[in-house]
Amino acid sequence: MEISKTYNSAQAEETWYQYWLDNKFFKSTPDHREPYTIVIPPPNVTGVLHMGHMLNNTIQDVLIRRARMLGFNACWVPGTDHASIATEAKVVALLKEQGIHKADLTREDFLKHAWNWKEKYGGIILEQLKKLGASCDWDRTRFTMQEDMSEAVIDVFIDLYNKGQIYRGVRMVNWDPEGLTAVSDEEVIHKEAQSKLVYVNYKIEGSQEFITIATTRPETIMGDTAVCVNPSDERYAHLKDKSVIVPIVNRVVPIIFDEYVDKEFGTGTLKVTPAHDINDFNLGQKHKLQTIDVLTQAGKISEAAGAYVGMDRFACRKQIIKDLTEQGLVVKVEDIKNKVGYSERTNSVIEPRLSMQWFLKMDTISKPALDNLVNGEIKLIPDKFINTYKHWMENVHDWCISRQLWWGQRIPAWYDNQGNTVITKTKEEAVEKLKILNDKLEISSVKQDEDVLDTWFSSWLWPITVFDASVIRNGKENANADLKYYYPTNDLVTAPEILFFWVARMAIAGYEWMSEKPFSNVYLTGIVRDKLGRKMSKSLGNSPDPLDLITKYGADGVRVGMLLCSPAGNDLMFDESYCEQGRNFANKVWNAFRLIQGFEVATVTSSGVEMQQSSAQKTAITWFEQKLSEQLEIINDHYSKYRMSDALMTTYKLVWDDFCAWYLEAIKPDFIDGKAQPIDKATLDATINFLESLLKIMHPWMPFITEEIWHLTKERSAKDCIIVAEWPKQLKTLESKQLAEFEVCKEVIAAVRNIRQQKQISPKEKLALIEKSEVQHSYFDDIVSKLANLSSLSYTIDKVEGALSFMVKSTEFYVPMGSNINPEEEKERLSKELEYNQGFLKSVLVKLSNEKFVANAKPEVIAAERKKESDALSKIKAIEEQLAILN
RNA sequence: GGGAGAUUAGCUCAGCUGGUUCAGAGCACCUGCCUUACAAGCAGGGGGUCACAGGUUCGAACCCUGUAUCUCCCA
Repeated sequence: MEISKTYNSAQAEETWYQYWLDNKFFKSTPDHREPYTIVIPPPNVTGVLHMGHMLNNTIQDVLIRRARMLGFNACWVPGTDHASIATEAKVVALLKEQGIHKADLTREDFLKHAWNWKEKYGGIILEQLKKLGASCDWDRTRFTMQEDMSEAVIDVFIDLYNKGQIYRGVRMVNWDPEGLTAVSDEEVIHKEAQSKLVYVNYKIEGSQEFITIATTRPETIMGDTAVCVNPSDERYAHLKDKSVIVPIVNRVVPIIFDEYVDKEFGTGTLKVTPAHDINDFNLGQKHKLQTIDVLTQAGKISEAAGAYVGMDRFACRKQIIKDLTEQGLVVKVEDIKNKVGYSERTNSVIEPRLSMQWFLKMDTISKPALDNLVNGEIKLIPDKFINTYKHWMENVHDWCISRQLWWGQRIPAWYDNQGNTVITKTKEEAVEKLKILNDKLEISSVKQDEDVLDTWFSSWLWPITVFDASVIRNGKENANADLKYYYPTNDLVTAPEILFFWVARMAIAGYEWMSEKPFSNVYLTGIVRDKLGRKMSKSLGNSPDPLDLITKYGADGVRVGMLLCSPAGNDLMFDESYCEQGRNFANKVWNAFRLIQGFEVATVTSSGVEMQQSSAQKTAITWFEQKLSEQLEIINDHYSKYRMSDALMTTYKLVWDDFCAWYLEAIKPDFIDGKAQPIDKATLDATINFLESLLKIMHPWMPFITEEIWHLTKERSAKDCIIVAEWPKQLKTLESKQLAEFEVCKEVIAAVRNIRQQKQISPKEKLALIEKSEVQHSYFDDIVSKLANLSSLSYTIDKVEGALSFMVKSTEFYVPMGSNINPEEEKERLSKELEYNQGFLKSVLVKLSNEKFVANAKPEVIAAERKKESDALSKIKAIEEQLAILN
């Protein structure tokens, strides 16, 4: 069979993914085995696969595939998130293109459009994940707005309300005037902005005197209901009990005194606008001030302002500065830098706004989620994030859970026209309850709250409700078999950005409804950046399309590429060259397989002699058996610490260096007269066994090529696939001496090759090598002879003349050169080496002659220094002797 | 303004309890090879005052104190 020189990734990916699906290898149902569970961080239905998803899901797939091979019942639950704000924005925009305005639609009609949109686009990202090789149990695919999942969210709301944890109140929220919704503190991005600080004179009532206030928001002047100064500020002490007249609207408002005001900032006076600033709001509460909301929901000046009505907030700011200047009230305008909040979703400037919202009290409910992270019950990887987490959880604010949107779970609050509110799942129940409060209730007046719940208020249940959505109302003791079996899940892989949005809240929900953590380990990936360190984003256009990368480098290549550069919790500077490295590695593996597959087994040699396993082959096999086991232990250890790129790199070097460069070269049959010699069966079998073990170790990283080769090595039954093969086991004991000896043997080979390079001797020309040693035999001599292409390897106790020499450890080697030697060159080289070793010896002697060192250092350390000393001495002696011969 | 972290080779990163596994890896680079598995390769090689300045110690990339630069989080 002719096998391509390069690996064809596209074909293998197509074939094997379908094969895995057909054979239901991703499927998990509870059984007697121990479960290993991951729930996917559900991507937004608005999303298309980006590099962040690639990284995140590759890691999950590696973990799940390895767990499957280790014999766990591995279950990876996929799904998507409805993403209220983002999706609603998309749908609104799409409708707008079609000339339809949301405002003209009923809620029901709009939701129809939204569901259509979700059906059409919501599954794209999951299809893309399949290209990556994601081995999710697709039968379990969930969506956060599925009927039962949504019902669970409502159950949770009702449960918390009944527990007294949910309340409704007027609060200052972060209002997005474009999205027309409140957003949480975490969804506000503060950016530095160049602003104008305007100094405006307010007239003191009943006096000719003015007081100058400084403000960056003159457009809110109409909402001023006080002016505040610091009580310790002597400049304004005489204004006690006075009032000022607010310009434009000529409103008389009191001067109040409060420590809050910074005497140093501006003029040390503050105009107080309780409706438009959180601090002013607090001052207003404290001093019982009037609250005048001068902005509409869309950020325009409202009727209540009494001036500039209908004007946009930013246009008004300019206009007011102009008008006040004309009235001679502006003292000066300064440029200052300040932080302005922007909506993460729409990028419009956030407007602090008073509004009626639903809140969840966070103080007590979040306690277990804090304690169990601090005590290590839930582990963060890397653990440096604990500090950040702790800091947040200790200063947690009540969670504003209502959103002024339609796409999402509608708040189950019902109102009558008498101001009564009840919380029930259905209108019928609401009517029953309202009747008790209001005996004249007209059913037609019963209205449900218009708002929906924050998306995170549904996704915090994800690790629970993907398995059993009814558990909230049934109670955890009545959980279904899935939930009992799979919960708590094992690992969660996500981005540090959503540590609080999502991870912390899942922990809260887990303890609240399951009395148990939702996951044991949280692996935090970094942000994928370009090589200039910029975050990859659509708007910058610096993100490659992951699917293009897969076409170009193969899914395995891209997976390897991503993980080669992804230390846990640190951002990764992605560059396509990593994918190239991944592809090259796949190709290397492919060619190793081609070599092995091309071996011809024979019982007799071409000359008719019985086929024997050579000594080089035999020792290579025993050595690699050790090496494989040694490295496997290291790889397992890396996995246990979630050091993914280290586990990968160890695998990479084991395959490329140890297996391909050393083992295969050592056992490869010679060519005689241009013809490859056959190989004996024992060597071939051992080699195929090694290859299979290596394929298994590689499989989590490179699922496709390993499955492909697995099936090419021999005929296999339908279910005999590497995806379900058993993870290799280590040897019981390691011969570390043998492993160390081989390292020495590599050095000898490298030294001979180095001589060839320097002396321009062809690798084909055989050389003799003489070791200055009394030992007549070293374990790996045959391998040295083969890989260094030696004509002979002999021993002597005497100096050899007319030879080039080198030292490995403290043993001297000679390569006889006859007259081919240049004594001057040799002398120079040896002198340099001598100088180096003398310097080295000196530094060792300094240490050893230091009494304090000898007195304080550990015995092993001192012994090591003594060894250095003696080694250096013998090296120096050898070099000097060699120089003497040349002279 | 408050907090957390980082700074090691051209790049991306390891480096655990201070001491021959202490200065390492991969990539990139340089030199020579189209050697019958692989040029997506083989062989060999050169790169670092471990950000800077002090200190502790017999001994510091590692511990302490400053300084600089960068990143992130919070206000």
